[in-house]
Amino acid sequence: MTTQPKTANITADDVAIAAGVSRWTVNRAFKKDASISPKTRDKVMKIAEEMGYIPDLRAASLASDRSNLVALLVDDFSNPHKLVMLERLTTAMRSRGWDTLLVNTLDANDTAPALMHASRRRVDASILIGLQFDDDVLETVQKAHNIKKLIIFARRSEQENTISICVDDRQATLEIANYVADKGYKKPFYVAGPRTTSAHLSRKETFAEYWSNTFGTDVQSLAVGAYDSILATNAVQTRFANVPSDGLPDILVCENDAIAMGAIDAVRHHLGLRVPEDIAVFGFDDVPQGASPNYRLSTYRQPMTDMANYLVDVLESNDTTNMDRQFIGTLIIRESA
Amino acid sequence: MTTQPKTANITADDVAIAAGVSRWTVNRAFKKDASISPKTRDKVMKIAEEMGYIPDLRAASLASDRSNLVALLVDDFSNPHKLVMLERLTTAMRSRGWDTLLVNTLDANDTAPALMHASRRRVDASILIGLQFDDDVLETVQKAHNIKKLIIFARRSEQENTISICVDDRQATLEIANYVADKGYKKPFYVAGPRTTSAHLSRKETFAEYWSNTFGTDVQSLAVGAYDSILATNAVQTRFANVPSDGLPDILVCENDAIAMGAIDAVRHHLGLRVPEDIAVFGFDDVPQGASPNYRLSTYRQPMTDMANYLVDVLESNDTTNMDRQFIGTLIIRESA
DNA sequence: AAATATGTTGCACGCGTGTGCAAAAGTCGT
DNA sequence: ACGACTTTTGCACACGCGTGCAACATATTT
Repeated sequence: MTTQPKTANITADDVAIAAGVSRWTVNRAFKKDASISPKTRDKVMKIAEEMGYIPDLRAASLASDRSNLVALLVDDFSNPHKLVMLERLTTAMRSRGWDTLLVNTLDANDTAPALMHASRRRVDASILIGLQFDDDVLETVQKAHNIKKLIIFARRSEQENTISICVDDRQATLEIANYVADKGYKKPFYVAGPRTTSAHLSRKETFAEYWSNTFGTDVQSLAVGAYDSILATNAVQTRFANVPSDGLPDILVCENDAIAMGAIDAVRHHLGLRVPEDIAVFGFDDVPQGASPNYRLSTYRQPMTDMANYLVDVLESNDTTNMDRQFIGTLIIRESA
Repeated sequence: MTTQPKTANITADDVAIAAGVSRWTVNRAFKKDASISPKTRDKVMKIAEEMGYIPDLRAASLASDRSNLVALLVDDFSNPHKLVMLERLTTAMRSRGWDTLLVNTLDANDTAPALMHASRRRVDASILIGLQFDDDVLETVQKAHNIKKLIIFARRSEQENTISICVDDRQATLEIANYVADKGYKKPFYVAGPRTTSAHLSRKETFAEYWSNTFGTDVQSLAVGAYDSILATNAVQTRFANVPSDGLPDILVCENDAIAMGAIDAVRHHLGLRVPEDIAVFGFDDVPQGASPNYRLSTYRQPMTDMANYLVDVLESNDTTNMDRQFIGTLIIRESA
């Protein structure tokens, strides 16, 4: 970059003078539903364009106490589903005038600092997307800082003063369990993700409950340390490496696709078995990679676009009491189960 | 969310009064290298903490003309490598005090509007990460708006007034070509991504040039419409579906891993051949998924962390002429080639 | 103890815009 | 052409903090 032509930043005042109107009229021209005549707006916009004027949102935000900025805290970049979420959220938000401050939560203890940091930019809301935020942390954070809106996305939270937008986990899990039972699987095994101290019933527990109620048998399970395929592969491999074939499950029901794909890899490449003939696998999320002919993963799709749009509704509403909402997704059946 | 306790926003003035110092001293306490005695700083910080004071970066930015905000424009969320980049970039930036404004470039024509939109927040720099930004667009954008720093990340650009931070494509491709030749492959085929109007030699051209110079034979190729595995699978399948086996290549050299993984799927599941015995596959980027036992993808790793750190160096430097830089990565050899 | 160096604190002014209201200009019917 | 509307425009004040310098306080030297 060479030096700019020393153009002392152009303000609305400059444009106003050039256009022969007041500064306020200039800013009105840029404001969507402002009361201004089309004629003057055109004139102002044209001159503004020529002069290269761009309204300063810092000043606007300072004066209006609304930033139109939303912090998006992400704590786990290894799950490809995050990319889908990011895409859907940013699309929905930007198309409706909301900007995204992407905050990488470095580790589990960084949630509070990260949230506080975002507050320095006076974000209108903070969105938590990811699962390491357990309810304890939220409580602490919520008390300490005056967060305007705290939205938990794609995860259930019972926390007070928090808006949770997610899929109905219970319903989803029951649909999956139903499918698994209908297809005649007898020995399901649940592969869960990292334990969170969330208050509500986890997918694993819902599944186990259903199975126990229906067949009177317990469902065994294991927990992977993170939503990461490689870790899942290792976990599944070590868990079943020395298990005789009649002790193996006939289906691995996984908490999400990242784990499910890792599980498939383990079944095929470490246990030397076939999917789904020997062991079937079921996922959750419907990540694009799951559609690959390698995986053909049966899974459950969350209505991400609807959820993202609803999130913007929440951003735009003033009274956000009771705006928690659970969405219903759809079973995606491919060949893995 | 219930209504907050109507706490009219706490400012430095409030803290100053409570602490018996001037407002400026309060802000100094929050400023890293400010000239302030440890004693007063502690006192101020303690009171600020109690009162829940959080400095307002909008006002700070307005007054200082430095926002410490960087726009990150992303135009393609289907390539899992983006997730890696996002993670590395945000980690490097946040750890050194830079915030990220994530802007989803809705389509190819949205680059200019997106950049302009970011300017409204007076970002200190804009980073382009993704390949749909061709040089024509950049030129237009550059002229129209007073962008402070325009950084092209992970892609070469010859554009004036632009800082390009990327891997040395030529060197990388030559390393790959060398490896392919050394291993005795005779009939390589190049699977490229979408064509960009970039001025410099593409990876495909470099590879073809090497092959032609070394063996005197041309390298055939095909271009996939996007860096997307599914599209790549389809493209490879249709290209080779009716080709007799002696007309098939012995290795597919791919422009990146997303395409390479799609190519592997096509070879195995549509052409019914083995990787690498019948057709080998080579990638680029080293995405985590490539390490899966399903793919065991041989590829080229870009030094993302170094590149991200260097990017922050650029953010922090005043004179950014001649800061273009090309990094050297490393060949990652697994079983796919 | 005075003189000098060093560290610490206070302040006038400016950064660029929104809010709510009042004044001015335009519209319409008769 | 007049009154009663409606639309459009202008404005005082506020938003919260940084800059650069001057004043003040404390530590160091002679």
